[in-house]
Amino acid sequence: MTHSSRLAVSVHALAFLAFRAGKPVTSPEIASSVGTNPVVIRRLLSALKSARLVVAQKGATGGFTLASAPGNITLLDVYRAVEPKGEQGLKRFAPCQKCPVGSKIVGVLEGAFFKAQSGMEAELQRITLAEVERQVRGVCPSKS
Amino acid sequence: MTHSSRLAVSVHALAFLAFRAGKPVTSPEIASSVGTNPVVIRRLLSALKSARLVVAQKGATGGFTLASAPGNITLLDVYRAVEPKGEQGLKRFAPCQKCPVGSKIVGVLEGAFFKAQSGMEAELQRITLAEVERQVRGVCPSKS
DNA sequence: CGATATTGTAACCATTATTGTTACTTAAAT
DNA sequence: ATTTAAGTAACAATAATGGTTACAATATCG
Repeated sequence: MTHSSRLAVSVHALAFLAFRAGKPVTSPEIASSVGTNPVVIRRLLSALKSARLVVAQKGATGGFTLASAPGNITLLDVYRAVEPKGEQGLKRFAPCQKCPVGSKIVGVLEGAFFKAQSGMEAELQRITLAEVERQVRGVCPSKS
Repeated sequence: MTHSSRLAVSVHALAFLAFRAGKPVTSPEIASSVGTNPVVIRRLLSALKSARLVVAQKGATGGFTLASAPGNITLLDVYRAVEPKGEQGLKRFAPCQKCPVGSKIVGVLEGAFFKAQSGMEAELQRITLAEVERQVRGVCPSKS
């Protein structure tokens, strides 16, 4: 995982929208619940909007709403929308190319990190916003 | 994953030790292969020593050696030795406790992030230093 | 014993990532 | 027109990361 709180704040914001069940919610309202600045919320939700996870409505009576039912949004969707791409753990890693280890290790690590990332993403994909909402509401998942 | 290169540099260093097959290797030698400063290597290998992954020998003719056979060291061992613990994605996340969403979301996210982390760690555990060494040497894994 | 080589660490700096803030533009409702 | 709210650029504050210098502790070897 990253050590930024972008995923946490984004999921919180989306859960808040789900909680409001379709009514537009403004960035100051979300920011108040998250405990941050409205601009921080607008920045993140701007990315979520690009990923078609939310709809934004400008002007009076405007605000943000979910673009899909909570059951159709996974934490992986959110993760991919707000986290920077690319091999994060290899950014400042440029070993000596003359060394037999250094010349090969980058490719090996790329493979290993891809597997690790995939393992994490598989778990994120299994969690929907509907499940988050259920847990926030304190309701046990249906046993049927 | 994190965006630090601690895991990458550590695995590189350990692969270098494996490559040298038991002979003590000094921090300047490793640093030269990695392309960094010897102190950076000593800092990381100090953590690996605490995790019993390497042995350090001070003084002339000293250096670092692996504490176990490469087949007994997994990338998860390395990850846990050098990456900071704790819920990295929730450090600067302190939502409003008066809000029904804010008061519950932290626990929900802790659960979700734990699953994501576990998925990643399961993959790291499947990769041994022996496998890394094999790939660095350019040898296909035994088909037997 | 003394010289040398090496790890162990503290202290500090530079760079970058992250978050917070101000200010302004654009757009929509009334 | 006025008001409300998203969109975004610009900048500041804080924190993480990595590089560097310096020096103490320790081991080898003549």
